[in-house]
Amino acid sequence: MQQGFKEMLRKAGFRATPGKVALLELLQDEVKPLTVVEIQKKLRQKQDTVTLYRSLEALTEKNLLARSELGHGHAHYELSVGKKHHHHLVCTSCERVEDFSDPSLETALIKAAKNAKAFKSINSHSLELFGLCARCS
Amino acid sequence: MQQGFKEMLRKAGFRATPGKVALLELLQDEVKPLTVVEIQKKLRQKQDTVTLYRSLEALTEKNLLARSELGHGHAHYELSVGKKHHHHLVCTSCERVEDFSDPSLETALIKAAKNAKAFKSINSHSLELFGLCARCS
DNA sequence: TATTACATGCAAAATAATTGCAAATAAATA
DNA sequence: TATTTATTTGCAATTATTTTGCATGTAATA
Repeated sequence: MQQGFKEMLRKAGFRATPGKVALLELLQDEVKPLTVVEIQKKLRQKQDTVTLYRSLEALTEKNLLARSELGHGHAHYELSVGKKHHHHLVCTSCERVEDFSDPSLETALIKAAKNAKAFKSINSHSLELFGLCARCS
Repeated sequence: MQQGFKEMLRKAGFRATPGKVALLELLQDEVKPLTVVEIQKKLRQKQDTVTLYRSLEALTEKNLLARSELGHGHAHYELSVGKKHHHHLVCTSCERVEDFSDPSLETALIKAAKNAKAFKSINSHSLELFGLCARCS
């Protein structure tokens, strides 16, 4: 898949640097959005914090990554290419995060976006459900 | 309405302090979620920053306020009592925020929440649509 | 291989949020 | 109304998160 990520980066206007490739590979193996600190740990400090922030920002801008705010006071990132569009269930007690998706909800969202007359275009959306996970309740 | 807020605070287990009452009154007059800094300016520095953070946290916990993350890297707060449940349209160019609500979307959301079997209970949700407002596009 | 524009690392700083503790005060009680 | 008590507040300090400037390094291109 390494080759795929390299090509993907170039198509998006980036250089296929080891750092960015490693970042994408790392996120590919994750099932939930990671914080900057979590990503850093998994990369074993091989990348400067500033570089990581800049990469995350740039890749998010080009929609290779998706940023989500889960009410924890810091951003979370996940790979957005090659993944089914989904939303998040967030446990307000332990911060556990699970993905979920719902076809009829998706339909309703697209319809709602079309009705948003105050805006000319809707490019993305984020939806989080907050509650208690099975373990915490 | 001051009396109403005082009672509301006591019912939620708080003291009806001038600070908290002023905070609720301030947010009542707003049509969009405010950041901590914006709230501070409007309160004219009559409250310590720490106290403000603590009040916002506590009132959000009791659902008198609603916190929303709008992709700006910091929290936003608005009054949740006495307001119709709604979501946000966020302009990714100028950061303009508009409310919107959609009954059929709401139905779909509630249904989706019920199907979230991984979680025992869903207490709240937040939905933001990101795009370009009429002025920016 | 040489060139060039993009990417990275380091230092520093800006922004955002939290903690501990003593003093102040709202609410309950006498 | 005076007293008591637990909550709330303010201050100082700290931690966490993100950003900026600039010199150096490196991927892509010719």
